[in-house]
Amino acid sequence: MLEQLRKKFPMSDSQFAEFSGYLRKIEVPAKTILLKEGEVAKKIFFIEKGCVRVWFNNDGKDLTMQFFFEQETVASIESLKKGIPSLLTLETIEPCVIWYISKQDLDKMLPVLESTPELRNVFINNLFDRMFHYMNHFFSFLRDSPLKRYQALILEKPMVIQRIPQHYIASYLGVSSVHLSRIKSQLIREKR
Amino acid sequence: MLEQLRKKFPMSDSQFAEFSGYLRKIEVPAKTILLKEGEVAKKIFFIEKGCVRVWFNNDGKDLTMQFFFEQETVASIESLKKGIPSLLTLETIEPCVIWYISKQDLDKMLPVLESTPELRNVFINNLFDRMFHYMNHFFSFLRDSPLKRYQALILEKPMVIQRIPQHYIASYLGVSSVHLSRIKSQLIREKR
DNA sequence: TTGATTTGATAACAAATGTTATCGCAGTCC
DNA sequence: GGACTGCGATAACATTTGTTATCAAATCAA
Repeated sequence: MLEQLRKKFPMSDSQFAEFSGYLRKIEVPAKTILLKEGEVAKKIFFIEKGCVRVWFNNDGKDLTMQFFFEQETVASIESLKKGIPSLLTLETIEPCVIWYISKQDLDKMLPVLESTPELRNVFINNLFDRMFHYMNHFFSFLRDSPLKRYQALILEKPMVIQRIPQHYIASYLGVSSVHLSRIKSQLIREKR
Repeated sequence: MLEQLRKKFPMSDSQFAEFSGYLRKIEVPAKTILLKEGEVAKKIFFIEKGCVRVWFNNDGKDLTMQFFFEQETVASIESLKKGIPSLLTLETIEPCVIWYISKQDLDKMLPVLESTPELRNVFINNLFDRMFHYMNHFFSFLRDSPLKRYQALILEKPMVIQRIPQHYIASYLGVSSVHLSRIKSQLIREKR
């Protein structure tokens, strides 16, 4: 895991040593809440093993925003940045091995960010990518039927289909689990 | 307009003089296409007067992403940044007075961005805000009924209700124009 | 293994939303 | 003034999707 992070962040060895000194590793079972809706985010998580679901509650129904897998970084960015209560819950789906750094420690790295243009670019590019990701995900809601979104998911993120329980996938696609079942059986019928 | 931009960007007078030297002002009628889907974006626009609709085409139907009004900045960011064909069309809805700067000229300002931490922060914060904006807009699609989204629009962006033709509002809300009519008449009936 | 819980499929019905067609109104152009 | 056009309302009907209930299969814990 450390090597992965080392590759991701262009900084000197001593700077990375400081960074990795702040990292903590935890192993947690499935259904562990890493951050609860309403709490203020204080950590950024790096997933070594397992997967995490990001969701929020809407009158009892839960709506899934995103899934994260190995080597991905997950946090409630808005809560972390603004210090406001998180709209989102972060919850493990599988047993996970997760590294995290606290916001407090991360802030100690800010001078490094300020003084390293390359690192800054990595950071800014990540921001852009995340924004484009949300825009494109949003596009697909405007543009495509649930059936098309499901087919796209099969092609683009097969890991989601393989590892995530179906009712979470339904809530990620914005349909009821009953309707996702209909979509699947429709696909099966069409194949024949 | 220049004063507005001056306030927005923390840089020295001479730097701003360079920047404003790159700006061009145009006056265009309603329904002018500023950037067409499929073209590579080469400009960033600042709206002095009027409003602009950002939309994309999906089998003939057009889907509205966002509206921009006075003092706002509009561009196809993904196209501009990556140099790829734009997914979006930018089109005026009213007669407009618009300033723009070309990407080419803007790139000449990059050293200023690199060397001015304050300006960089403005830039990064804008990125964050835009991302949070898209996320929240997306949230509202998952969470709220079209009726609720329309009511929120009335409260939060009355300018849209007042100045934008209703079928564009419908496409922005993700419903057919017929259904938006239904929603409005439902609201009127409920008031009585 | 057994019992409990989770997950997924299906049916029947209800609600939401889209589609098509028609009408009327207001603005605009000649 | 008259014809045309764009916009919005409405009705009738079709389609999509949600809801509730039930059952079966899979998974998990004791």
